Amino acid sequence: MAVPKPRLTRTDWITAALTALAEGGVSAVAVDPLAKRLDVTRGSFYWHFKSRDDLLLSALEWWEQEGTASVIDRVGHLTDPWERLRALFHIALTEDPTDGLEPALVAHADDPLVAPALHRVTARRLDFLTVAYTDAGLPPDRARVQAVVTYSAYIGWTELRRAAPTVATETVDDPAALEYLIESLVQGGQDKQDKSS
Amino acid sequence: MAVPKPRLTRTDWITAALTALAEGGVSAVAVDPLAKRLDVTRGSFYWHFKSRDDLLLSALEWWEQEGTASVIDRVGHLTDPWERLRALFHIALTEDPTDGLEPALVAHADDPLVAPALHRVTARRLDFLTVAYTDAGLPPDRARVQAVVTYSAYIGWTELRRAAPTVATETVDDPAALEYLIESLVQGGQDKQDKSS
DNA sequence: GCTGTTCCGTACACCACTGTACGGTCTTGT
DNA sequence: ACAAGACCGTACAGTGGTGTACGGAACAGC
Repeated sequence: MAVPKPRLTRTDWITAALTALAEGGVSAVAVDPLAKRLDVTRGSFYWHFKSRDDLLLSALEWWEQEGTASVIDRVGHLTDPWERLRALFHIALTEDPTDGLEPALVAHADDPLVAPALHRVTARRLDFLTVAYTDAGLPPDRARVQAVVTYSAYIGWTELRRAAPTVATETVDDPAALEYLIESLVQGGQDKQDKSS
Repeated sequence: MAVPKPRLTRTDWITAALTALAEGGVSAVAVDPLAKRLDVTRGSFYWHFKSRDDLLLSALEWWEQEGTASVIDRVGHLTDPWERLRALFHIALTEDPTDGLEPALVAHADDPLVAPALHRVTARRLDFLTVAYTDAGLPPDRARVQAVVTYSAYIGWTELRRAAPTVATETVDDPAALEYLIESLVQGGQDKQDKSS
């Protein structure tokens, strides 16, 4: 016993910040509480970070990278746009890295630190969707609106899963419902076009 | 000049709390700031309310009433389920009483004070939607999933409107996009049934 | 125009979190 | 083994919020 208690790195703090963010929102990213959870004091923190905002910004940066770019990269190779959309949503809906992060961020959209990152991510995702729907043959403006509608449904689903899992049980761990959702999302733009590529 | 400065009532505080809630979330419902905004001191507040939680609870109660029951009442008379759904969404999407309230609440879903109210509201709305889709002829289980999907899209849309209005401009003041959304929501369960009733 | 109630201001104790200063302790290279 | 740097604890000042006690102003009814 008497484990040596390893010393912390910058990344440890960021990880902790992300979980705190997912659980309790921006205000939960507080130095003192995090320090307690990591079993150190603020002395440690202020060596690794300039300030609390510094930490928050770093965490957001990580999310912006991981939560968007990496996912998009993984489905970009799919040539069939419908399949690309299906794959995208499946990943996005089943692999929420730190569950509840998204909703927590959307929550604090007015936070001066969160807003820029959130805007960039949203814009990027909407663009990606618009392109996919355009590739699928929708006229440009319709593709755009369809992208927004679809993305709304995605956001709402994750939001619902977090806000009321006991009420909307379908949102958590129900493969059939998930399939239904994904098909709804994709079919929205499909209409009466052929589905057998 | 020297306007008499009317004294405040319990409702004044609740209204202020609701706007603060919509703007800055649960943590923005703080006695001192609200007092400043209302141009009084905390002395006033603690006469009308037992505590800060008391205020928050009262505000939530108001929302639960106004944001659900009243809307549902207004469309309950419509016999055609499709029309009922259309009317419901139209009201819900255009008349958000204090805009941004919903998202702010969903945000703090883990808050011990917010959670119960949020659960009740969500359950009630999902039930209403499920009934509507059932009335429309969908098999019960499918009606339920459709309700969840539809409600997700609604939530996401409001969320998007609040989180990134400059990015997803369609979500704010774009009648055409709104129509497209509503039709998407309704048609989700409609499929190939007739629409002309 | 007096009185009792309603409403509000002031002052205080208390708590949680941020940030700084600085001293101390590990750890690594050599 | 011992310096140099990396990492952490302690102590303190500052800020912004909650809640309480109590005194005083404003208003109603009569």
